[in-house]
Amino acid sequence: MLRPAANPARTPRTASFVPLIQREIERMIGTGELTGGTRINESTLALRLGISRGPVREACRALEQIGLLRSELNRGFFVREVSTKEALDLYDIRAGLFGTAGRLAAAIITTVQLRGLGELIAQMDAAIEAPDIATFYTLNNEFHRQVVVASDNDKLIELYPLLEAELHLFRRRGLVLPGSMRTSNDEHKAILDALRQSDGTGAARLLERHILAGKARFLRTLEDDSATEARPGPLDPRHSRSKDR
Amino acid sequence: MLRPAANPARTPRTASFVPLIQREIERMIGTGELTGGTRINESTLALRLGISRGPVREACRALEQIGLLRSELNRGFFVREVSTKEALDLYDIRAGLFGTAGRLAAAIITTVQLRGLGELIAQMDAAIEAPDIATFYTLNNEFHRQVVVASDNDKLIELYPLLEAELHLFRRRGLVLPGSMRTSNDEHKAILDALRQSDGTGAARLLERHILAGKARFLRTLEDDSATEARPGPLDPRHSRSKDR
DNA sequence: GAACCGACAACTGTCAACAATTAATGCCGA
DNA sequence: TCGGCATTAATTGTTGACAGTTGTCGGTTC
Repeated sequence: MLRPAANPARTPRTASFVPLIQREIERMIGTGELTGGTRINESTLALRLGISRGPVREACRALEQIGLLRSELNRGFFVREVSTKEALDLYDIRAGLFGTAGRLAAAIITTVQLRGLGELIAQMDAAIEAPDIATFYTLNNEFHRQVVVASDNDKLIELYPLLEAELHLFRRRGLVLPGSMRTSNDEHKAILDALRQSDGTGAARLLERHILAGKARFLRTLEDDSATEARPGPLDPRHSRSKDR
Repeated sequence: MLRPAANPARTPRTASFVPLIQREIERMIGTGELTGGTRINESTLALRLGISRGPVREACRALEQIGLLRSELNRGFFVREVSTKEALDLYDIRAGLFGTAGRLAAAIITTVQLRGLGELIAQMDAAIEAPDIATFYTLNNEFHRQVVVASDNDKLIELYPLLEAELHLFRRRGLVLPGSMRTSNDEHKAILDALRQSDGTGAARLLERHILAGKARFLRTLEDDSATEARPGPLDPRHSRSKDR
């Protein structure tokens, strides 16, 4: 039985269930335990967490607002499915925000932060040589995160990961093309240079293009798939109620 | 007594209360009926809307996620107060997103949409001559909205107004300086030109600067106030629990 | 007069229950 | 055997209630 603060005996209200449940559902989506389109069974989830449906519903409402769940009247909450159009839209937004983050960061980034980014780039080079795609993926994420953090814009720091999480709801995962790692890290180096020289507009342009390059790769994988997959076409059946259970 | 779908007799579940309540609270914040820092009394609000606390809490959770409310353990939900830093951060994000919207819009905007923007500019010119600050304010908002809509990026269309709403939670409202209207509309004209010529990067730059000009004006009013107001300084008491009730 | 203290009221966080609705099951006939 | 149709089971949206916490008010002490 879950208790707000670990397990301190009996119902002292030192924390609310809602954030815990919210994070738990986020985790389940992140790990793929809950996949796009699947229904959230409130009672089952509540039972599994040892609580009642009230807090579960509140957490789901919050996640709906984030864009990880969607609700349907009298049918409850579902893990959202992100269409191709939406995924491409998200790339564009991320590109813009990432550029903004870079412009802001360039003016105020500290030498410590710059050194941190440099180390990440070196580690990524090592991961490329290995080659170790998994750690490259992690390091790459961390690099992006640190750039955003360097902007010192709290709202941006909050917003950017939400967009990334939403993008992860697109049906396919692990879109890192092995061949792209080297060029990607070259872009990182150029970005770091611009930040070092406090070149805000340069950093912004590079960061934006960095994400748009990712979008282009994403588009290429889409085309490859649709060529292989017997062309789902505009009436892609994936958008039907397949996984509603 | 409020009913999900207007008033069709008796508890047919054709709509959920939650979105209604959410919009109602948003409205109350928008009109200033609820002002920053005030506490949301769940029972009172539920009683006033003729429903129970459950849906009210769900709506509050959603609004918390948007950033219009904040929650405090065992004390409930409060209308958020946006600090000066946060307001400035929001300007930066809006600038970036608005620029992105323009870049996207430039490539796909229709002649009908361009004509709509042109008409708004003309109407704003008229409002400046009057001078009618209120209608200028409305028209200006509509211009911004239409640019974002022209981007055809649904997530952006959803996100941008949320940031604007959050910015409205800053303690002062009505920040339109009469003198700035003319230069602001000149910027609109330049933006429209760029969009007409499908000049994405130009439109992006102009739109970004347009918002940043607003940020600069905002900063100037801040400095004016702090000069008049006996300098609140870094220990601004406004951040205390003044309005908790 | 101001700080402290304790009872009381107000309110939040959570739960269990109920009616409305949707999904599942089994029965029936063709 | 397979597709409708009624019946049953599951599930949601909402409610009212309860325990725990915060806030209030008067009295008391220094």
